[in-house]
Amino acid sequence: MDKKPCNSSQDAEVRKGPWTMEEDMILVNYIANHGEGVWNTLAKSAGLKRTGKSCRLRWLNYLRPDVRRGNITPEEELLIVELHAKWGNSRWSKIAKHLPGRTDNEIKNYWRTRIQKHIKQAENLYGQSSSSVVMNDQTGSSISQVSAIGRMDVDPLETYSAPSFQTNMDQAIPAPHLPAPESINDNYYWSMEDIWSMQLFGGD
DNA sequence: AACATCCGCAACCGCTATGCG
DNA sequence: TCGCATAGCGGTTGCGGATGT
Repeated sequence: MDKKPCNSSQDAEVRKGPWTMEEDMILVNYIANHGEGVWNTLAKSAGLKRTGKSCRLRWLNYLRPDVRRGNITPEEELLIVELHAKWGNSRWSKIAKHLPGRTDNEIKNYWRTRIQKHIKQAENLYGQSSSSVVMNDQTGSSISQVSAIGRMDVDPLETYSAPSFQTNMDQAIPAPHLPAPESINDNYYWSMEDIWSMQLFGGD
């Protein structure tokens, strides 16, 4: 699908799929020097064969210097559950605003892959009640309900343990869908610090 | 060791909202 | 006021690693 590298002749027009380090650097460089602007124009001016939409998404979800990745803390998790109970789906960006450095995409993914899974498990074990309670609660008292959800076999905070990859900007993080470390390709293993330091030196 | 299945996440798609001429 | 362009959002997809058999 969208993640396949595009090699056909058409792909010379608009690239899709995973971003390369080179593209990241171009984007970071350009924004560092010119700031964010009209994304379509930015994409063209920077010489990226990407849509403005794609550039914007990459910047917001991955390249922004203030973006924090992975290792969602129990506090953040509880906040997500609370705010989701308040506002429900369709308010990911609103929820993200309460979690500095977190993106709506990350929170959405986290919810769908971790929390929702456990709600479903709870439904199977306890019937419909637990999920409906969490989803409908308007009082912000969902913390206790989280415990109820996670009760099936482990502590909820254990159950929702953070992703395995590192979050800090100063630590190497794998690029999306990168090969295993032992088969690392030069283009696919870099840290955000690398990109930012490179742009500092290489900025025009 | 090989294969199958599951899981997490980056990225795209489609739709709606907003701004501007 | 209307129409177009762009931004922004939520939902969905599918790759690739992890885990299980």
